[in-house]
Amino acid sequence: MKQENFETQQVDTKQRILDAAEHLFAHEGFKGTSLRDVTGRAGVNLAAVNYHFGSKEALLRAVMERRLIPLNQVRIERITKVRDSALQKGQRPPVKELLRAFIEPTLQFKESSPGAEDFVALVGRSFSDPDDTVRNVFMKLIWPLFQLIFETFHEALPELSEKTLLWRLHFMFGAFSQTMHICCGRFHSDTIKMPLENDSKTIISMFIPFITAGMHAK
Amino acid sequence: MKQENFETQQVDTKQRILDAAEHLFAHEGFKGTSLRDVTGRAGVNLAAVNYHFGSKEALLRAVMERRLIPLNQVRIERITKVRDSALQKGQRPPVKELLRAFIEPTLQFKESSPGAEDFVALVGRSFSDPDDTVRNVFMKLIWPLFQLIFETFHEALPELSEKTLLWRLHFMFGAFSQTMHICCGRFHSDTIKMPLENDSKTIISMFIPFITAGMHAK
DNA sequence: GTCTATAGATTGATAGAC
DNA sequence: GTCTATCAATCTATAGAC
Repeated sequence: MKQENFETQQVDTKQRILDAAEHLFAHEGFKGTSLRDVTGRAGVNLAAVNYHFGSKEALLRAVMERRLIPLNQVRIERITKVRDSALQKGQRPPVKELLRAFIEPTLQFKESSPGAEDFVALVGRSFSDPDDTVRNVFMKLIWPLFQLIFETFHEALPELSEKTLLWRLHFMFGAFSQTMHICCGRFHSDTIKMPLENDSKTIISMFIPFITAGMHAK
Repeated sequence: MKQENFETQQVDTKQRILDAAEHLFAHEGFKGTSLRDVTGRAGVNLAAVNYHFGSKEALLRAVMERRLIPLNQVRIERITKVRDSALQKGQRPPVKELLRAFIEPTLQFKESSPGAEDFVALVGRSFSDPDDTVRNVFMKLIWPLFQLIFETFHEALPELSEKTLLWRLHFMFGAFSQTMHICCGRFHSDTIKMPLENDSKTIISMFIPFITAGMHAK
């Protein structure tokens, strides 16, 4: 039993800071967001960030962990289920099902709450963020999922060399990252607007055939 | 006729600033790089940036234009050549050749000079940079190439709807961006190192079959 | 063209009252 | 836990001597 919530102010403030930081880190970048921006948007005092989290870097870590840990858990469960169910029948895991197990939870999650969409955009860029803090926090959280994906796709496509498989998974992640930006409206500039439907159904129906064909190439 | 170079100091300073900024923007990001970092690395005075370029944003523009304008010209020429040569024979442009015409100049360029590698990493991230300045400068320079690619792939794959083609090109650009990071050593974190060969020959032999299959999917 | 010096604003973080 | 006030460092940009 944790403490009763007769002091809801605390947890509220923490949540409000996390929500504001998530939105701003996604839209303005980690370096491009000041703690004043965060507390201003959250409607809390400037000092609250360092009181509740300790530092800007720790705040980023908290933003990442809050959503990425449960999301990764779902993705790992679904991929494992596809793998086990295939192995039980003495078959290879089907690439198409593995891809679905990877992207569907992300897309469902994206539509589950307004803030989640910001988070998805943030994660999509963390792959290649120039800031070491961002990349390190993200990589540490995503690494077990990466390993599982590599192993399972190796079972699905044993005829591919490790080198080839690694490159193809990189292409997949690159396409996926790009998609996460587009589907969160982060692929525009002042002069150029890209007209793209971005509902989950469309994305799945576009992504899976393209990547499946690429994975089976040659 | 421009002025004679009895005053080489000026052009030297400008080049040194451009080289330093290119490296730092690529490795630390635009927001993560201060003008002090740039002038420190270039070995010139802090005030020189604003004297020669006017502002940090104008410096970014100069860094982008210096290499991206000639690179895009080569890519446009090569894609146009593939397109014209096919149309002359009454055939569709082959997807494989279009992809080669798109990525080969980039990879050759990457190996042409040490600084070019930094530039390629910078461009690979500009797609999704959170900073409006970076995205706007980049998008304005890349837009004519995008349009040509869309038109030419539409001729190559007329059976695809515009919507499907646009999504597939996005997947291609995403995979390409990711590749540009990897091949410039920008896909690591403190704890995690990815062992990937990244010479041009390997990249071409990996990228083209994967994307070609994806483009022709279904 | 290059330099020093500095303006003027913003940053992350903290001390101490309540 | 929340607040005001502020420190110390940093930033872009510029003025003016040489």
